[in-house]
Amino acid sequence: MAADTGKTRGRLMVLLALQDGPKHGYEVARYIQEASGGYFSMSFGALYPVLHRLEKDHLVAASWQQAGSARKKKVYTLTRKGQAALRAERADYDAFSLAFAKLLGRHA
Amino acid sequence: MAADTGKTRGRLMVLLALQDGPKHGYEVARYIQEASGGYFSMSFGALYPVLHRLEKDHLVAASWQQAGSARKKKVYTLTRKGQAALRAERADYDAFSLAFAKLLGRHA
DNA sequence: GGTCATGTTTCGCCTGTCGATATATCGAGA
DNA sequence: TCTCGATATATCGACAGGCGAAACATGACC
Repeated sequence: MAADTGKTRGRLMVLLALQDGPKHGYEVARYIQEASGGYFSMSFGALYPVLHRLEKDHLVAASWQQAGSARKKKVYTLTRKGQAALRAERADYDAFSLAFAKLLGRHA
Repeated sequence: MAADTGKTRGRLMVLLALQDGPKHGYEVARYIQEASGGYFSMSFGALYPVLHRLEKDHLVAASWQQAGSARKKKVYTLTRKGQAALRAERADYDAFSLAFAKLLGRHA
């Protein structure tokens, strides 16, 4: 129904980052920052809870990695369910964006 | 700076509604709904607090009206300061929108 | 040894939306 | 007349989610 007035998009951003391939948390943060031309920077206090919720809902799968002498990282992979959720959230954002453009367009 | 991940836009919506001419609360709600093609519907529990904050910050000026036999209405008018805030918020949204498009664009 | 970048996690605070509720008046129709 | 629905403003508690900060740990480099 989209009754909201423009909710937060942290979830979608993380899904987008993961669509580009499996990543661990820190990497997701870097990706979002770089891919947005430095505009967005998701704080860890926002990022990790999102990742955990995503994992709980099985939209991403997590696995600990410790290649060689590196620090252990928790790598997240988008599941099939996650891919579907991503498509849905994209569509949702597109609808939001379009509706907002209408509002803005009145005095373009 | 824009460190956020996509905040809520209720404030901007109200300013946009008022840019179209002075309106009272209920009318602002109707405007937002109609001008967005029915997509957005700001609840009164969200709308009135926004209006009150706007008034407190002198971005809008309020005056009670009671023409003839009509119910009394609190009519809000965009101040000069409010117009400036609107321009700023628009620019802010444009930057957000552009940055988000970059994120989305990776797999357009 | 010190410090920087990497890396995960959790906590309390704050902002803002939601749904419900209260109150009130007007016009239309049964 | 009486009731209902639309108009109209206001406030409340609950809830979601982002923020900054802190804690913790390790590898790399000087």
